Amino acid sequence: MSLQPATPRRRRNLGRPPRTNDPEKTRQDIVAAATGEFAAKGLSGARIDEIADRTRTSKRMIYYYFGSKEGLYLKVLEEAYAHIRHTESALDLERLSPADGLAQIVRSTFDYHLAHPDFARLVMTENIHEGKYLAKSKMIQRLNVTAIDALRGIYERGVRSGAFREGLDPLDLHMSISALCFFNVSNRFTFSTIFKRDMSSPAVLAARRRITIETILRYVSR
Amino acid sequence: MSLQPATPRRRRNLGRPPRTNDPEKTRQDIVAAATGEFAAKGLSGARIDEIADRTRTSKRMIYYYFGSKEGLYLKVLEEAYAHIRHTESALDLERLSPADGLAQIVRSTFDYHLAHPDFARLVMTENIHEGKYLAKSKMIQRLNVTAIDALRGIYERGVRSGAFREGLDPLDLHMSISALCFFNVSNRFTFSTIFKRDMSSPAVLAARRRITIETILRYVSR
DNA sequence: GCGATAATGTACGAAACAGTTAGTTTGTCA
DNA sequence: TGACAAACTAACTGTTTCGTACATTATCGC
Repeated sequence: MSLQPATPRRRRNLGRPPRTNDPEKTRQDIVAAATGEFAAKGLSGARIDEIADRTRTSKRMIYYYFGSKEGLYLKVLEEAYAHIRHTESALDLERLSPADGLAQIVRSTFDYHLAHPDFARLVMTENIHEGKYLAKSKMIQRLNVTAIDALRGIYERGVRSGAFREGLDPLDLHMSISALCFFNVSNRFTFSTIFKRDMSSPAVLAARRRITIETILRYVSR
Repeated sequence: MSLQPATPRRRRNLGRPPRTNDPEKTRQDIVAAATGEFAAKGLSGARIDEIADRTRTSKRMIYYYFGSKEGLYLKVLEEAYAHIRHTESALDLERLSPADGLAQIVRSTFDYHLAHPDFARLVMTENIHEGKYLAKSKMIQRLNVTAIDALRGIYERGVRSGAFREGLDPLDLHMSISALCFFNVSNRFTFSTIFKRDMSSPAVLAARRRITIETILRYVSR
């Protein structure tokens, strides 16, 4: 996990001649390959040999760094959550009106899911497994706390300004936003098949984005 | 050369009650067991031997009736969809006002997902596989046509009566309803873990049901 | 009551797969 | 430079698991 050796010693070789041993890069390489494989096939469907083939390294290294298939899976899941949370916190909402700020939160959530379908797929897989791997993660406990702070802030500002009605729970709001954004990605294949609507078409997605924003804004409006 | 083995082993039906052939019941027994297994573990995670153990019959029968693991999986998926569509069409909406009728559609969709979590889990699994099995199903093509007729009917009635605004697409409405109802089941484990809100508690679910109905009604209202 | 065929039981083969053994190469620092 | 640890490789192993071969039993039309 750490970028430094376990025993903190002076390092002499500050000139950085090219090294072929590059553990951090190897780890990242493995996690990237594993993310694609687990997202595509789920935990049971993913193949360690397949992941190894996609990397520049070997299967042995996967066990060297991650211990087991499940260890690797948990790492992949943690990094996926870390990434979306990091993106969420990067929004600059202070300068926007409550309504515009909320719209911006919804829009960026919508677009994130669209741009990173692997995230939704991993979350689906984790829920198939009843969240038992995520429950083991220490890291997740730290991330969650601030996850809805931005949303709470904008909602409370909207209530004070009179734009939003009182008495709503920001967490419920977050759940509704997530639900609407998640579905477009998570269920796009079955939905496209059953209703003959191509869920990847830009026109359809633009309409869904608009409808999603409108749905949320109407819900909080007076 | 004798036509029979030297010792013609005649296996008697030792201690067993006489067999009664009941293929239809056997099929249903297998599908029921397979539904639980596939919903719990996905397509790759499910074990044919495990399914066989859960039935009153043997693995041999699974292959006899369904040909392969994937054949059985598709059958399970088809029956799950047939079941929810059947439930949807059983609503009697004519006697309700447009707003009450729409609320009733949302409520019953919400409650169906809650009562049949296996459905959402199977749909998640199928989407992990990019809908390739569902796409093969002949049966699904027939079911879909009427799937949103009730919703379209009530929406158009609401527009005529002035209760709902014009210009909305019933399929978009259906998508929003599905998204909000699906999420409570599909993502309940990860959501509960991250936000420390028990998504199976009756109080939480009652609130979600109310919020979901309200969200949809506010969206269609003038 | 007989022959055809549908249904079922048992045991096993072959392939796939997670994880390991046994060893080699590379980098650091005394 | 040499000792030691970290980084890495290739081939192997034991088990799991889908699917099948072969044998047997029930049902039904005639």
